[in-house]
Amino acid sequence: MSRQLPQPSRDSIDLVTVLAALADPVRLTLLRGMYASSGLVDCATVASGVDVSPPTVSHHYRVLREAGLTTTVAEGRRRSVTIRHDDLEARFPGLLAAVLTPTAAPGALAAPSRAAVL
Amino acid sequence: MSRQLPQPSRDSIDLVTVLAALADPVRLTLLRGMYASSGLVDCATVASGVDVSPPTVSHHYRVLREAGLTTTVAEGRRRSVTIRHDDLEARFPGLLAAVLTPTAAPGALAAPSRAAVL
DNA sequence: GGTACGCTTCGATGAATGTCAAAGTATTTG
DNA sequence: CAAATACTTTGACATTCATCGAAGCGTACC
Repeated sequence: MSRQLPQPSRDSIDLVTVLAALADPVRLTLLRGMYASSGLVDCATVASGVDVSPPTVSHHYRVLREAGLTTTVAEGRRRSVTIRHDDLEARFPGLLAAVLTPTAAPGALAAPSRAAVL
Repeated sequence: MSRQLPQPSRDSIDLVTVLAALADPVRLTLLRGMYASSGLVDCATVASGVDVSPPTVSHHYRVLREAGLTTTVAEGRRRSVTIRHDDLEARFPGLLAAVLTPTAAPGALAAPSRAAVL
């Protein structure tokens, strides 16, 4: 069986809480790890990219879930996680893309993209 | 004369720092107060919307400026402030709009999107 | 020069946060 | 049942943060 861990409803997702959840390097790394995949991803796999203890990882997953950024499902003794794309897009259009889209490095510029500003 | 207060260069604007600066109700209110206006806005005018002491307002303006979100210029004993639209758009396209654009209230829904839950 | 004004800095304080070790819970496996 | 596995919760600790009162600083005005 798989049970879904408690999470806020779409309408109760709060912008400040979301931003606070996003404002952490570890959580940003976790989110980037799931951003590409559209479906559920194994928590441990995603967390392999970060270098903190298991309790800390667990803590960060909880913050993400309680902020409304992710959905976590427990399957046996494994956990899988996914970004709540639809809910977040409905509440704060463009936010996830703006934060999670791999930006060109500060120095590295592609073309002096003149039209990009608009 | 008017002098510009120190601020990070465009390339040294850090995403996590920006998100942390955004993750505060008071600062969000201040930013919304300047978001509409395209040019410099009087600090006191913008701050009239928040209910905290002058030292706290000053603190928040500093956080915003040091994060690279705003430019502050001192003119006499007044301060004016403006959002660094261009720099932020260059570094994190769409971020400001996603955060500062007045979203429809949580309850106000466009269509009863039945499929949204999944 | 002296006073009022606008804002900042300093210092303190209470609350929140990130982190980990240790213990706990639930699930799978021998 | 017992042991191992995967993750969480608890407790503690150090750090950061938002806040305000008091004092400081530069500017404007009388």
